[in-house]
Amino acid sequence: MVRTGKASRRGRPRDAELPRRRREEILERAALRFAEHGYAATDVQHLADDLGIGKGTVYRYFPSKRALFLAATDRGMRLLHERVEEGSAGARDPLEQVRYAIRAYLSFFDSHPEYAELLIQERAAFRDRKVPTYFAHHEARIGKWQRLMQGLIAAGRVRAMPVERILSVASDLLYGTMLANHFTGRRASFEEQAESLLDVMFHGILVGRERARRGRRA
Amino acid sequence: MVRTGKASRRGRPRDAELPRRRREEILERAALRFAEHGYAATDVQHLADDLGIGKGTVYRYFPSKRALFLAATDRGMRLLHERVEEGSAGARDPLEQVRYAIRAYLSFFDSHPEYAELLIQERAAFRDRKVPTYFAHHEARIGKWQRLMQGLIAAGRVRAMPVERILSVASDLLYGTMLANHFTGRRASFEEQAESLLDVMFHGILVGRERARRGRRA
Amino acid sequence: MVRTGKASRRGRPRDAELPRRRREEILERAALRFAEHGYAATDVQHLADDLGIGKGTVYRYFPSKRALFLAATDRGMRLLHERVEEGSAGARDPLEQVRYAIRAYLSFFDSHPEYAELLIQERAAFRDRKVPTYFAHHEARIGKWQRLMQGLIAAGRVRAMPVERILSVASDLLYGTMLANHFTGRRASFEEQAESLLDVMFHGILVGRERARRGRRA
Amino acid sequence: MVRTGKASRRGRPRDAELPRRRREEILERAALRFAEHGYAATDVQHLADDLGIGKGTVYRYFPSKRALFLAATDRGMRLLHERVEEGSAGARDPLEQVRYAIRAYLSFFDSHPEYAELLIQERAAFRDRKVPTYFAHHEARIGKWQRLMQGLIAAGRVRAMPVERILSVASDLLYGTMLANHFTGRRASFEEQAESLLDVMFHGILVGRERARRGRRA
DNA sequence: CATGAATGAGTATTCATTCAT
DNA sequence: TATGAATGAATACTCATTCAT
Repeated sequence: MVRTGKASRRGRPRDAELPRRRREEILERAALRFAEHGYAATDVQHLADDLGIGKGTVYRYFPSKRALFLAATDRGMRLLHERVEEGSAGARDPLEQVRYAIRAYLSFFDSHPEYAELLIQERAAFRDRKVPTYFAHHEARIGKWQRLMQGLIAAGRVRAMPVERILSVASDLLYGTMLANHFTGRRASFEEQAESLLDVMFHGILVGRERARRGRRA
Repeated sequence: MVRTGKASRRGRPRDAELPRRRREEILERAALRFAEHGYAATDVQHLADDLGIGKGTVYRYFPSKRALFLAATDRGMRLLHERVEEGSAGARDPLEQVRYAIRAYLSFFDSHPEYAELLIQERAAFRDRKVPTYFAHHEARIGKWQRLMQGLIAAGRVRAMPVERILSVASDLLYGTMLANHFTGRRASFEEQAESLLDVMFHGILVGRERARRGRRA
Repeated sequence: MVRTGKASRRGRPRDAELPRRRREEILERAALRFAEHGYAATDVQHLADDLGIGKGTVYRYFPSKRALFLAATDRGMRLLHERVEEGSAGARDPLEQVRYAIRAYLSFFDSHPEYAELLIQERAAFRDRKVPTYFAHHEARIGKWQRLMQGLIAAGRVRAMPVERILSVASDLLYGTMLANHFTGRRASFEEQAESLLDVMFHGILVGRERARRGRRA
Repeated sequence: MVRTGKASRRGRPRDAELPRRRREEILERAALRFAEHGYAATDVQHLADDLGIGKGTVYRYFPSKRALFLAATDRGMRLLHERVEEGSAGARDPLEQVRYAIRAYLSFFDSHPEYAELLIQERAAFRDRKVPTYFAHHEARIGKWQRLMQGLIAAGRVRAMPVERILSVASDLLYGTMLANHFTGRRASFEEQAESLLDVMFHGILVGRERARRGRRA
């Protein structure tokens, strides 16, 4: 109590990190609860109980349940892209970068299925949002992969075709795989799944002769 | 008085067709409203007003809001599969059947985006359902396509690879495309999309030389 | 259809009794259902199903659920008083008439507990009724017993005391016994109960010496 | 800052007395409203308006309308028994204790007719309850009076007869009197009623000669 | 800063009654 | 006369948010 005035750096150091950590704790727990019970059925009171803090405290960190949910979802998407970046960073060859990115994507949702759930809950609860969090992040990241594909086409390694086609097919395939995994409880390892995807994406399913025949037609 | 014909016994006779027609009307309108407002925000009263019938009448046909929703979703999936059957029935060549089925699938959701929405709403509102309606129908229909693919492989037109791989990739790609279309408001025509999908699925994105190189590696 | 006009006594004899019988059937079944489920929880539809008739038919016999309930209750009270009359009619001696009346009363509710229940339901559901059915009937019948008691006092067999006192105590005792039996599921035979009541009512519980002592005081 | 006294830790401190008082207030008002309108017709919203609090606040204190009703009824029975205890405690002589207990019982319902109504409402609304509140309390209190009667018989002041007989007759008489008072709007003062009951209970209605005659028979 | 008591808007469902046939 | 399809009024309870302490 003494010297409260001048005590600047001395005395009990305000833990400037505490708020940040608590915020993260809340978001992490919220993601799990929202995913487990759904948005509407998740009670802020119960979340607070879970965290061992007061309900009012949750509201000190987030202005509303909605904001809390969206922050949790957004955090999930940031984590996803960090993992994907890390994954693809390991490879030098562009095609290998693609491969590792896909593995990282599937791996992330494999270990964090709650974020798949949040994407669905978001859509169902907030019909008004113009751009769902997932696609907002997607848009922000897609440019890098467009350039990468462009390079591969220029290098004559990937067929000359619109990069948008490649990327939209790949994106939709990943998105569909992730959701279907979540909804059906599929058990295949993410490594196998990644190889399946890549096999079809890279080589197609037709044999050479059939490709040639159709090529003439198309 | 004798021989009244379809002589109803006592009391108000029933028009055996009316219930069927009214049921369909309710389901169709319900699908649109549930898709527009979301499950929770859809008031049965408003739906009834929309239809120009009493709320109690809705409950005569469906025991609960939940049952009504699920029936509407199920009807949507039945319509989807009818369209897909019709679409693929037009072609003789198996690969063309695949092509037409995919076009029909995308076309259906293009003209009935409400059913894409219902699939999401279902998941969000009924976390307890073991198998989502979409995948229940999917399971029931997949066998036909497995046999078709098997045939194509046997005929040497499709590469020798697990049919499960082909079908799961194709299914997830369609599912992801459909949802992404719905969520992002994509404008591409379903015909173009079908061709994009098929192009990648059938031929892969790599050039022959790259395929060969990777083939050696893999 | 021919001769409908003049066909008076000839032709198919209209069963003038049918409506009366059906009315009784409805009342009897209604009493049981109202007693079993309570007034509010008794569904007219279920009652009709029970009887194998249409719901509208019930409404042809009784203008409302309320009227049906009250008619069923009223019928019960009429049956009660018939039994009591029959019971007491067997004895010549007035005190024995009292005894048999009490036995008949308890016997009736023993075999028809549903009417005890209806009395409660009536009160709970129809707060507005000025005089409950039970007490309306009671009022109409009490005169006879007043005269009987008057005679017994005049004959010097019953103590000189206000007959109202005797009758209100006796009435309340019977009423309380009947309800308590119903609510607590008491198992004593109605014969024993009648004897217990009469023993106390007739002789009091005090020994002669104590009566004398208190008599001086009172 | 030090020694804040009852130093509440963090957050809004609670007035430990307030909840208790508010609970009582709610129960008292609820008893009156439930009695006035009946259980079903009593709207929790109106009760809250009456009390000048929010509906949600009522639900903070009682988990359901049913629980609120039962708590109000239970409180009434506790009040009843307190009055009876107080009443009988004033007398030394056991017979006088009986007399004062009966006066207190009738007096209580005379000033609190709402509790007579609650007993009826309880039965009508909660058919499922195994033991109605009234009889549950009754059971818990009856032992004392059994011992008292036993003593009076042993002392030769009350006739040798089963104490159960005495107590069940007395109980049913009180119960019937209380309910009949309530249902018929009887106006007699509770003092007079008590004397009437006791006169009959203690002395019986027969004259000595008749008692003797019947005694020989019975 | 943290807390949790207080609030009140919002909604699915039942069932008595009507009346066309 | 008998029926049952259609109707719509009526009501408990939850939970996000606020704000006094």
